[in-house]
Amino acid sequence: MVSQRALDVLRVIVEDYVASREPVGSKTIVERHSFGVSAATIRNDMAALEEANLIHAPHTSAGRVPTDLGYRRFVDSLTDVRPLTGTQISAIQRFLDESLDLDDLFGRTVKLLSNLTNQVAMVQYPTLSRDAVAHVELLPLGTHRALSILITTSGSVDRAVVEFDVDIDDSNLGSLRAQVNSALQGQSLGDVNSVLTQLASTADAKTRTLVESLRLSLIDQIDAQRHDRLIVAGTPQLIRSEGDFSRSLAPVMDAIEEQVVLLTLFDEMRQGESSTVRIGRELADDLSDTSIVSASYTAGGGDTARLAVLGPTRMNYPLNMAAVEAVARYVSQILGDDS
Amino acid sequence: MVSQRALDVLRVIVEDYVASREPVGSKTIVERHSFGVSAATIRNDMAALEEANLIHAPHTSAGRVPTDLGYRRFVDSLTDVRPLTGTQISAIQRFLDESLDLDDLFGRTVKLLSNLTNQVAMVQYPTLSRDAVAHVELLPLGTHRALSILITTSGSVDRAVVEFDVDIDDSNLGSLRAQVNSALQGQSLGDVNSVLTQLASTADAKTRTLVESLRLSLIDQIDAQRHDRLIVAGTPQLIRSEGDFSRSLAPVMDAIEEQVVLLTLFDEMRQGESSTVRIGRELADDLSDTSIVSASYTAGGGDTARLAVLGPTRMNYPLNMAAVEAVARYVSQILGDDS
DNA sequence: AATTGGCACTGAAGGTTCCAGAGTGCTAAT
DNA sequence: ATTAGCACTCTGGAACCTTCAGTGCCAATT
Repeated sequence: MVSQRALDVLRVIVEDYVASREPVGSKTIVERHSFGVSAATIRNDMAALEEANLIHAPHTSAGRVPTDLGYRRFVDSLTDVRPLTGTQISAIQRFLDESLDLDDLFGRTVKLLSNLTNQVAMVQYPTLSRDAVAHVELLPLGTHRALSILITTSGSVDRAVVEFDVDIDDSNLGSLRAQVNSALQGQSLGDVNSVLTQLASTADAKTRTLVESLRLSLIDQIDAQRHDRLIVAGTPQLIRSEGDFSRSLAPVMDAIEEQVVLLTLFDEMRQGESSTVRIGRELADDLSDTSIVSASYTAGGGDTARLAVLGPTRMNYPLNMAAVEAVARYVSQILGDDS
Repeated sequence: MVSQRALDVLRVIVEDYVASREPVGSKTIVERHSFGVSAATIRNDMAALEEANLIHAPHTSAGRVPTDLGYRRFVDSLTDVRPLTGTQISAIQRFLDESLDLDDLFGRTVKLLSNLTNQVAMVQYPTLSRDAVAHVELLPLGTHRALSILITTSGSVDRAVVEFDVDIDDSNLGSLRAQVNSALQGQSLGDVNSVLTQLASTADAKTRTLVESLRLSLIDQIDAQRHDRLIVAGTPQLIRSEGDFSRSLAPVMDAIEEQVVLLTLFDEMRQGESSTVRIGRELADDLSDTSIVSASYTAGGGDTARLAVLGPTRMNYPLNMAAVEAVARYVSQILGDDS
């Protein structure tokens, strides 16, 4: 049975261990915190915690260290995420307000988060379904392919290659571009599909097949769109906290470079609005010493994506949660303003 | 005085040390290579090499390790860079030929280089002065600013924010967009300046100031353009060769993340056509254990930029030089083909 | 003059032993 | 349920030794 006091003990173990990097023992606990009981009592509680697999002793005679489960319990017990200080918040605001387009905003966001938390920071590109088409550019690529570049009103730019069933020349492409643009300009991304279907039905045969190919390519592009990209900053921080990883950092860096695993994880977390924490093996087997704290932000029309920090399980969860939430809030705010 | 044989000794010291990670001693040298002389003689040569600051003993009774200068001498003495094997080359070609636009090509290039060499790989974006304007998109950003997006025929996309002196509305922007596009489409980037100056001179007063603002922004954009970006892959490799760095990897990762230092170095190297090597402190004081092997590639009309691999000074220079050169050659070829 | 065998010397790496200290678990007393 | 007391365990560091790879130097040889 894990008493309430035992849980308090767990809390100070996590806090002290995160602060000192040292396993914490019963004696240090009674010295540094006023539990009003003796070390022996604390030891009994620790035995219970160990029984419940919340803490763990590296060896017989060292203090205790939280397990993944211990961190989990600690994080779940944080009811109120203490917000950042006023100066920090206004700094965030000032810094992010200066940003110009999406890429710039996200670039600033990751840097900011990384500096705030001293961890690796990541932002996932949002899908912007409320976003509308500003321009579609088509560039020839051999005789039956073209590069399509989709520019949206939010300033995002996306490329794809379109394969045509038939041969094309510059004038085909020019007229296709003109027709498609006049049909699509100002249309929301969600409507691209129907508008192009409509256009295809009224066009002559040759144009129809071209429009069809382009349509398929564009909706793929819009679908898969940005959700599959991650902006990352602060990888050097990983090196600085290398001591907190029992094994090599290589798998962690692989995950960051590959992005796929992380994006999948983000998708799994897709619901919560306040911060979500994934600890150690909850992430993946080869990310055993790694934790991710993430929050979702909204990019205008109900579309959400996530931003996160990644670091050792032995991280300052309250701080990171506060930072991630604050930044997510302001990013949402900025993206909501200029719609 | 450093005899010819002493230089041969230097060569095998570098080779063996790179292969084994172990300081190499006189005895191992006579065992593994047929110099036809005794260990004592080798020792005399090594004394000369040490005198000349080409090798260095970590401690009294260990073998020798090349100094930065030793590596330099070794690299300079490589006359013929042994090319890659035929299968490697055709693999490179096949892999790169599949790429679709610039970004894709560079993405593939860094991955390829990183796999080939097991080092961090980087590609510097080229300036594409021969490249031409495909489209200029303008998106409103408040009452006196706009986001301009420049698409070129090579498929590259660049953004900038234009500040206008006067207030604008959507119709201003629309007509500006129309005029600018009809004037610029198909013009080479180098001609943008004169074409817009020309356009400004024939337009009415209000349009003139708008065109002027846009012109200044665009030429800035074209100037500064891509040279200031670096595509990077393979950072995890750095961790894997961590043992080769005497100090922390943090400064190295900082340099990679910041990019500025590296880009400056690239600019300094801007001349050579075959591979250029920078070793240890030749790079920067806090990159003492790091080397960069780079080569320039041409992106069509005489514009050049660089690609490179970065790793510990204790790296396989011949291999890396061959890889960098081969890849640079094929990238140049691809960029030359579809002009 | 260059090369060589011989040899004493050096310093690192690794193993052993010892000690101190931190922390535990258990037990008996409160 | 809590506690003081105590024996026990394990780590980390210091001190020490031995081994060994590799050196520098010297005198002898070619």
